[in-house]
Amino acid sequence: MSLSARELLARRVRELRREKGWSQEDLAVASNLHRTYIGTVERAEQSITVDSIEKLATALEVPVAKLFEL
Amino acid sequence: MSLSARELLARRVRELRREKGWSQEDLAVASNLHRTYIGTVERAEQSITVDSIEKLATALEVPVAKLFEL
DNA sequence: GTCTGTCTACTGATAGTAGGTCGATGAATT
DNA sequence: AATTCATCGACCTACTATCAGTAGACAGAC
Repeated sequence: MSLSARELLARRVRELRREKGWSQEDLAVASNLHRTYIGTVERAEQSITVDSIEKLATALEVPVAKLFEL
Repeated sequence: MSLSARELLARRVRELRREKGWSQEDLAVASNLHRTYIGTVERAEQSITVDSIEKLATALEVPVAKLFEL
């Protein structure tokens, strides 16, 4: 079975966040998104928009494409 | 100057659609999105969600990451 | 006892659908 | 070469579904 784009993104965000040793709240502050919202994204519960995806990529210091690579 | 993720996506979708020789309506049918919506995405007027991005990638037969590579 | 992640509940903003008009373009067809 | 004719994409209005974002609470880990 293959992962949906939403699930792939969720996994990559959690991975990259942990690589930085950040809590969800740390990432929330760095990306200018809300604390609880980061949680829902990492659980693939919401279909995040491209603008928010970009905020995460910027905070995590990776190109957007990297958030969709396994 | 660098393109926003939204603008980058807009450009790539238009490029890939034209490579297939498709009209906006052709892509709309193939991706199960609305005709007028494809237009707004290609003009970078809206912040499309990851679920819809996946629909476009599937229709265009490319991995999602390819929609964010120049 | 602070930090972290998850949950519920809520509101305002916007993603996405639907159907229409318009101008530009290009290809016949006469 | 001017006039149908069709296609395409931009743009418009109106509507519904869902996402963005806030807030407060709770359990477990450390």
